[in-house]
Amino acid sequence: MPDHTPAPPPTLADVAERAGVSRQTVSNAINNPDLLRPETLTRVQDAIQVLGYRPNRAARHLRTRASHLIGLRMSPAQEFTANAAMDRFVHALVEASREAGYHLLLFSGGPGKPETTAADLVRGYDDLLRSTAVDAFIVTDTYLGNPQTRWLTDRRAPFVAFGRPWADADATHRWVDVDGAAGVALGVEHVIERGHERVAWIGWSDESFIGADRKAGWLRAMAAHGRSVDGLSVTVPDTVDAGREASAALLDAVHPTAIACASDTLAVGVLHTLAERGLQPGRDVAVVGFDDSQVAQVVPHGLTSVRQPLEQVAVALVRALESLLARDDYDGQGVLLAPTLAVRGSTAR
Amino acid sequence: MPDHTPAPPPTLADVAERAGVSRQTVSNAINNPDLLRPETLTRVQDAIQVLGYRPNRAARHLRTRASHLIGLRMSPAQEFTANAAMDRFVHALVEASREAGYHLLLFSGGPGKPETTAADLVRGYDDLLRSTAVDAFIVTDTYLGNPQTRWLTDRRAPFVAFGRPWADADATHRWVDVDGAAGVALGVEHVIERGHERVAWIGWSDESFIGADRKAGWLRAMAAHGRSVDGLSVTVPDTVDAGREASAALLDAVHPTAIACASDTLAVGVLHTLAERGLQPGRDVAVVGFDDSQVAQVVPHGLTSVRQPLEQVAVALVRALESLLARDDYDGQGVLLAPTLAVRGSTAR
DNA sequence: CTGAAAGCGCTAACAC
DNA sequence: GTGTTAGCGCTTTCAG
Repeated sequence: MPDHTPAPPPTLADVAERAGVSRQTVSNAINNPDLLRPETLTRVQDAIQVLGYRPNRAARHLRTRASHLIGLRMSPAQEFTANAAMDRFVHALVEASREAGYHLLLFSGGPGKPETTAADLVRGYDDLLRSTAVDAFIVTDTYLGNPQTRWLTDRRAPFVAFGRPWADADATHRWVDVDGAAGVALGVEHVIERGHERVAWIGWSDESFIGADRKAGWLRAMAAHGRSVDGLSVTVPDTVDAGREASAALLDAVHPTAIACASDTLAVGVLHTLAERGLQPGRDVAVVGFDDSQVAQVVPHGLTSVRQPLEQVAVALVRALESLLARDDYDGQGVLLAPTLAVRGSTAR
Repeated sequence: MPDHTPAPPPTLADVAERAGVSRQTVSNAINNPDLLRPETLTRVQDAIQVLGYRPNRAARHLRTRASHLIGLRMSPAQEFTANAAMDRFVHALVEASREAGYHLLLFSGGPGKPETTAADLVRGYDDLLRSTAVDAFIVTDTYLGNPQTRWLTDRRAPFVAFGRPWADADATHRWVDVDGAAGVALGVEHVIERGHERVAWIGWSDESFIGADRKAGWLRAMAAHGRSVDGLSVTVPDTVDAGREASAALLDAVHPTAIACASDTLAVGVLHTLAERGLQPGRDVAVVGFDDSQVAQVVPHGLTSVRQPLEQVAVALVRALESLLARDDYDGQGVLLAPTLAVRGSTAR
């Protein structure tokens, strides 16, 4: 078995000794280089270089009360939904955080597997906060009407949300979100431009704010082109089967030439229906999904889908967090980003 | 703007004062409860409860030289490949770590976007190590023949690898892996049981150890049933198109009744070919994928696929890490876990 | 079983 | 500009 006793990393004192200065001067060389005479600075920097010195994070954290860690809660994986986006998001966040000098600390919910009580939901946050493990949080599941943002606000915990405070008109926290309505409108405009007359909508319940938002994009684009929406809209749960059945019913009842969906999951259901009926996506019926998931990319001919700019979202979140922690004045509470449309075969003619 | 100046969390001293004991006694109540007289213990615990006290991690870390953080490198997202599994893996790891009292610290590669030099590759590890930010690492991309594990070993950094040390016979580090050969054999046995005679294989280059391993499972299962493998095997890059083309060629040349693949990506390509030819997966040609990705689940009738036991992998990794950090004697260097087969429509008759 | 003293590595405040 | 002093909150000796 290998010996896992690495040589203890060099400390400030080691660098100081080597450079022939005091510990404080080394500290200044790192945190306030301007204070040093250039020649001293280079001497210290050389010593740092040679020794491969990096400040001990625990010590720095203890002294400055800043861990340079951002907490992110991983909600239990939901295998069928758009957690593909979560993966892209986490990647983007790691990258954006790194550039700002932060690392991501992942944690999960309460001890019990399924999230039940509100107390369970916030336990992870509470622990990290009380033990001063993180400087701030990035909160992602604001749509559940869950108590996290409220609780964090009351707690005066620094955090930024990915997602608008839909339900809470007097929420004061900062947020970044993607304009789902604009994204769907983009997709609907796209198929209308390609000559489609009757564009149907398969979405989620209006009780879901995100669902209502996305549907609003469809309504807006249809209205902008003077299209009627009578009987063209249907509301279902977010499953492949629901998309399959809903699209079958729509095709029988109102003969749409294009169908926009609130998710790729639903859109895949539509594709199933088309395949069953020998209809070709794009040529016969256009299909637009939402989230640009892996499925959209590998489906035959590809599925046109709204793509969230998660890289931009991550950057905006980290920027908001930085200004929050620096107590900068910050113009505006929320940032709304525009998605793009990944055009593929399902809307080709 | 909300005031983000939370009340400073209570310290050991606050608890001590409230409980009428010394700071040290409170520390003992937490770390060595047996040392306290029962009545003192409850008094201290009550005070902890009332104040909502949690030990300051930075202070504890500084003193004990244990951060209770595990470093995990997020390699740049590869949108088309099996990074769906990565998401599941991270979730499982967060959960397993939490149960062991650890959190996950995410970091990324060097400053440059695409990983280039070996120095870039290990920079993230080096920084974290020198700044004593993490207690250990979990290394995932061991298959690239990349220098990480070697470098970490030389550095005497505690780490556990997800993935066998394929290329390195005298590697001494601990690892956990999934028996890809056994997984593929499971799939091949399954279709053979269902009466398929000619089971073809679409895999990756043998230079990829993982590819060779998975192919070995096919060879083994075929041999076990006295099947010839002549002309039934083909090697391609891991893309949908490659799978589509390879399967078309195989169907023309050797008329397999079943095709097993090294990945879901390749299997989806096979499904495309079947669709183009009006063949029904399962009934006409059986298809088996690998990784049980989201695609396998939403494809029409579903794709039978080998599923890695990532939850078990995560638990085993954390367990290995614990024993490593505790310097326990540990039986065996590696753990090989058996995958399962998620049976769906693509192998139904 | 409990308390007192020391120090982990760093930086903020002040002297020189 | 540079060095000295103190202390962040905790745990590890060592006395009592």
